[in-house]
Amino acid sequence: MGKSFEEQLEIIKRGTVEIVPMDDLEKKLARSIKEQKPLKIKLGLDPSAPDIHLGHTVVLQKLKQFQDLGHEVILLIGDFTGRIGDPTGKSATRKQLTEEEINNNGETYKKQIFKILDPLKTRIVYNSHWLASFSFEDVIRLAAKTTVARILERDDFKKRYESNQPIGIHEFFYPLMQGFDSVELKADIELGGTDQKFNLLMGRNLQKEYGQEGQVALMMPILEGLDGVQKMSKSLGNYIGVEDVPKEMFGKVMSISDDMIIRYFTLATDVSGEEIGRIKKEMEEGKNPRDYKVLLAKKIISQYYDAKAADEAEKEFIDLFANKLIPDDVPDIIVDIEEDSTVWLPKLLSIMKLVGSTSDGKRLVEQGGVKINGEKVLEDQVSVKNGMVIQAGKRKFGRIKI
RNA sequence: GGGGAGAUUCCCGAGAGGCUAAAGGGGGCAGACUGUAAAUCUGUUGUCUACGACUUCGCAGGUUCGAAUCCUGCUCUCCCCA
Repeated sequence: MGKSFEEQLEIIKRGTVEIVPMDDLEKKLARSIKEQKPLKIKLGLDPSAPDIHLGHTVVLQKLKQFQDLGHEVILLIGDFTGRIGDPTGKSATRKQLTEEEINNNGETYKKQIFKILDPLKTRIVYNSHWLASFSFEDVIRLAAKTTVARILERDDFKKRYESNQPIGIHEFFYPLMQGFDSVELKADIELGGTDQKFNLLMGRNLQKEYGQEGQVALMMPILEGLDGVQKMSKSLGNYIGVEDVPKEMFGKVMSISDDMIIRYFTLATDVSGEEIGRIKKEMEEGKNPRDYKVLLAKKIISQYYDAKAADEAEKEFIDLFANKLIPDDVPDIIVDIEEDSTVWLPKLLSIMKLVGSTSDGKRLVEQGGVKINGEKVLEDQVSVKNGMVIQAGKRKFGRIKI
């Protein structure tokens, strides 16, 4: 632990939205240095969606910094809380995950998370280890530590309550369980997105209720998804996964709006502040934002793959969109049709699963969204040839294999 | 326990016996434009063996030539009172 108090504090604060309360952080940090005792940094993860995307990495990168400073990082997999589901308003109780699913998801998590974190310095725990054995009495005792009014302060509960949406009692337990995890782990700091504020502070309160020192809540910004508005999430389909193939990452980055470029650089890459400042200035001076988006895409790909993969992805993208070429890795789709026989194109598209239904295919053909071997098709009867490349819309391709 | 309101297509939300595959908005998809996007404009948005047929308005029955619309029962949600 070589860094001084000031240096550490500077690194910890960088990029955060809010740290509550700041003086507790300073106190804990000073003590940690004095006693040569690392701080316990907790991050909770939801086990039901084991695909880490760029949104998660914002927090993970912060964890990495803590690791580099010599603190103890604890990843908490909320396999027990996952049975409830964080009350975002949509889902009610989730299906209980089997042990096998939990293990699988855990493995997937590790694989993805260790693209960022150091596996040797990361402790992984599952909250079912202590929550599963709670007796009803334990539950009551835990529940007695807070009040309904207090829980209803939480934004999404409040909204649901005010707009007459149902709220299950069990959902109230989500923050309580998450908070109890902090008690169990004796966490010094818990990280999370700004949307986790309530939960993080609940942990702090509960720790105090249980006679411990309260944890510090450290909030990172929430990265917006590809739409630039809603938070990046798998369920909204607006995410870039760390396991996405380079080509896909490239395409996705290129589809973000120009306004998001700087934000993505800031939150999703390790590009320095000065560099980002320079990019911002150049764009304001009229340089084409597209080129910076390319840079961003390559940067991100390099982080999760390497520079070579980034170059290849770029080339392919340019061929596909700028030169409008057919990509060379068009998937073969086996169809059970005679060579040279004439088929109704919408049906063919549907068989090839390039569209959702024949009706859908019919529309697409009518709108001029279908190309065969690069030529726009206007009539809906086609003669099938082996090796024919069919393009439906901008991105969907398939090569016919008889 | 009592009283009231409600459930419509991916989402929100109109419709109150035939003109309703169901207004409008959002979202999605496609086309044009472009700097790749965004914005904008246009089209489209249940399914199919496709100028016709079939399925869809919480679930199950019923009335009617005809029901998302009327009746009965059920399920779920919200509000008010206790």
